[in-house]
Amino acid sequence: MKNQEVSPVCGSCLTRHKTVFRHLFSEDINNIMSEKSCNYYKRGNIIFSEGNRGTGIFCVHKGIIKMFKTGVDGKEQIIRFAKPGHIIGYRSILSNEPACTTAKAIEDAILCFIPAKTLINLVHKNPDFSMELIKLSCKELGDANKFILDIAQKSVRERLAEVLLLLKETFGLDENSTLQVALTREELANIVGTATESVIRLLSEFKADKLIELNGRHIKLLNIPKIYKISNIY
Amino acid sequence: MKNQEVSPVCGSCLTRHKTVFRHLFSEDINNIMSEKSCNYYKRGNIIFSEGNRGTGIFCVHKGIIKMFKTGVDGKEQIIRFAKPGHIIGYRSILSNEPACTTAKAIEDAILCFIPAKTLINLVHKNPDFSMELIKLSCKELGDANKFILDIAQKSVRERLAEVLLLLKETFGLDENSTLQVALTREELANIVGTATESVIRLLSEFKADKLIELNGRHIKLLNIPKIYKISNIY
DNA sequence: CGTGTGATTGACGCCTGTCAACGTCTGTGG
DNA sequence: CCACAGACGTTGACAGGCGTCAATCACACG
Repeated sequence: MKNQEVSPVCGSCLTRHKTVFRHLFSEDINNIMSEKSCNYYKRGNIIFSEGNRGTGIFCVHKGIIKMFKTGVDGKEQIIRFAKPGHIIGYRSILSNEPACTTAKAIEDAILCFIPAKTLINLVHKNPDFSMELIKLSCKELGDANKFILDIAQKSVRERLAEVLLLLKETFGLDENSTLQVALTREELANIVGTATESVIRLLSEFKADKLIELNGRHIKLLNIPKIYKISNIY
Repeated sequence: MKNQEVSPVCGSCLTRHKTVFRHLFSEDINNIMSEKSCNYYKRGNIIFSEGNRGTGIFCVHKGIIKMFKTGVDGKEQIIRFAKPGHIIGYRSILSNEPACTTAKAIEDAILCFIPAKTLINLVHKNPDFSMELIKLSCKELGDANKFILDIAQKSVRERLAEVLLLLKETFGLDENSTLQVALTREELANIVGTATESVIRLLSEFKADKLIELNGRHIKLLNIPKIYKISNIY
């Protein structure tokens, strides 16, 4: 399902300044360029699967990737999203464990693949790059810890409001206050950690309360302060 | 509440081979030795608090530390435990964010304090040490992701069984099959992510089903395979 | 136009949190 | 040595949030 693509040129990649590669000198960049490859993934394609050992990491050039774990009954739990400039698959490579999540494109996507060896070499050679990786994983760890608290203690209603705000922060709003990402009700439920029907019912309530407006998978945020209040973010 | 202690000598520290410092050469070890300090904490003492900016990291020499976040209503959610050989507080130092958890001794403890500067210098100087830190944070990130899945999808009953097994893995059993850690019912609830009363009721059920034996805060595991089955660990 | 996926709504009931009362134990101070 | 306070553990009653099941609708696609 992957089609080989013309590789974006790292040196002139517009998303690079947002990545862990932002502080690399041209020598290291050229090195990555010569060893990476690039692939196109259609919406729904899987980039890698939970339980497998990866052979490298992926840098998102275009599109949106959802990262999820699968529960005993087959239900997905979305852990996070990756968008252009983000790298995925690094956790399993660096900790030398099988992947703990599955990565799937929810929009047509282009990803650059960087072999594990290239990455490891870079860690040993460039302390600033190591520091970037450390910061990245520590940042994600902080987010995960916060997520644990929320799921453990907040109601589904609070969490749904919080997820709407999270999506706003991550993907932004268009000129019409509409979230720039289109998720199915089931995917929303799989972020919040609840049943699809619960999400549908709560979205209807939010709509009745004039907090949001629904147009298929497009959600318009009408009253952000009120949504904040419901989400109970301190 | 802290009393200055005679610092354990890192070079001959019996727990060092279990820490991120295990591959350091004597030069770096001596450097740490000369810049660290050491403190004694009584049961219940707080080592650092959520929201504060730390000035260094702590290496647990003796005792057990619980790391928790506090919810909007004041209820704690325990994220993990630290025991001898573990380091704590590194996430906030390395990601340059305020601490996302509070660390509290649940047993009398001795901790060595290593200033942030010492740690950062080491990262820049020693790629193997960087790699250890990366592995550590990636490992914790994997654990956190798994925890998210569990809390989001499993029942309280399943999670409690899983927590009993987790405590067994982390702290071990004595010759009498009893968990080598004594937690209050409330603390158990704060790991599982439920109400204290729920934990008490479920423990009583487990006891009635001859899975465990209760003796105050000491829990004896009678039928580990059955507990595994209940926990639904794949 | 049939088929399949996703969205919606209603009914139902159980898991689980909350509240309250009471028992137990330990350490403290008179 | 005893009384008492305070923390912790236990049990019961109760209700409501939320998951599950089932039926129906909407819509896109081959």
